[in-house]
Amino acid sequence: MAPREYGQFSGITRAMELVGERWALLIVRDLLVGPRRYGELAAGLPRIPSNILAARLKELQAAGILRRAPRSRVVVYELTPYGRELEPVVLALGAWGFKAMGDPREEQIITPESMTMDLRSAFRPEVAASLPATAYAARLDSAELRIRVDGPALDVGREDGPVDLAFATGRGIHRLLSGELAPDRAIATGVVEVLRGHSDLLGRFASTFNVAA
Amino acid sequence: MAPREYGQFSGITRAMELVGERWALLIVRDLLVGPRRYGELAAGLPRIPSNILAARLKELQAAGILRRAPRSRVVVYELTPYGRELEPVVLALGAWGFKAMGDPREEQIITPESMTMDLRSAFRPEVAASLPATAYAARLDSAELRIRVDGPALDVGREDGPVDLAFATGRGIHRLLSGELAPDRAIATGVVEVLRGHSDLLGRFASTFNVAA
DNA sequence: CCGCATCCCATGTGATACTG
DNA sequence: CAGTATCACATGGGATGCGG
Repeated sequence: MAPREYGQFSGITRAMELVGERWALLIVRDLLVGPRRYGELAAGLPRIPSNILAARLKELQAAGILRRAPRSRVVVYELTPYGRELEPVVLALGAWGFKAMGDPREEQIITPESMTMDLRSAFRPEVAASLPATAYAARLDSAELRIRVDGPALDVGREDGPVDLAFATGRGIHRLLSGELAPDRAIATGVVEVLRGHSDLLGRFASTFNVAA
Repeated sequence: MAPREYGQFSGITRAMELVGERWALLIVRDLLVGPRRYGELAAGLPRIPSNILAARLKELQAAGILRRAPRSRVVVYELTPYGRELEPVVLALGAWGFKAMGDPREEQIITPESMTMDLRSAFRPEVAASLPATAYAARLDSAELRIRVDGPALDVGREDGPVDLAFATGRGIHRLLSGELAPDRAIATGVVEVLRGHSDLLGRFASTFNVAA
């Protein structure tokens, strides 16, 4: 038996052999947001050793999960269709792990990619479908995100456009998403600062994105 | 920063810290079938070192994913409610990994637990809902499973009872579930041997359990 | 500077042996 | 049966080097 295999003939076992190594699913998560260059991946994964990143990229490529694609003089890594099929896995893991997130610690960072996928994990299409289309601009630490909700569809990116509500927050945002902190309390206590738009829209945001059990 | 952490404040990252270690999700998978004793877990996980199993059980217990429960003079391990919430994750991983399963190799084994969860991964409730309730008895290698489908509900276990179709198969069964091998061809080529009941029911089985894209 | 490759050491893993 | 102890080894982490 080859090394690092589990010796079992089963779907979960095979999945763990392909994406169970350390850092692998985090690379997939970031690539689910969009194609990325080597350096962008390294920047988004705090303190991943460069040799490990290089090794994982090769393994994931060999497994048919991602590919190197030339893009106007530089190489980017992008998921293959099979790799993109990991999205339900990553979203389910994100929703589950979200509930076990303690209070943020000083050394923990939030990247645009991690926040984007966390929002996708927390998105409730069935709730959003009954609400008016809304565009949010959210600043988390250093990450700036545009969030457009239109019926059951969600788009998180960095494009410009009109914004109904702009707000800034630190890493306390997870208490808003977990339902632990009510929107008006979040504003009152300064956890969320409304920059533009009516602050009532934060309530709409909190009901659209929620991971409560 | 504590060792083995990813230094990121995100749901997926937190999930990987809790269940990302080697063997952890396979232990969870087996416990999703039901509470198990230490030796049962060891038997179901081919060649897991006993020290690793002991270490993982402690870590998963500390994380609130499983607990040790005394059951009539012996100790069993069982998932907590939070641990059971990993079921969507495990099923999604199983469905994804199933598509990348090559042909079974000699040293790869199938356990009742792995087969049970693979069947759950492949189960299509919306298809089953429109079919008559059916009970199957399936022998895979050494594993013997009772599979009861009743509308959109699935129950895999070892209970007795009337059986509509009993069949035996080796590890080629995954080609049936992936749609690669038609039911009648599976019987004709000996991949599946019908022991009792009408062989047409294997077609119903194949449409009820399927992981094709 | 970006995209890795190399080196070294700490740690986790795996096989085996052992104990209550 | 249910783990613990030990030890060789593979892998991960961090720093550094280096070619394009």
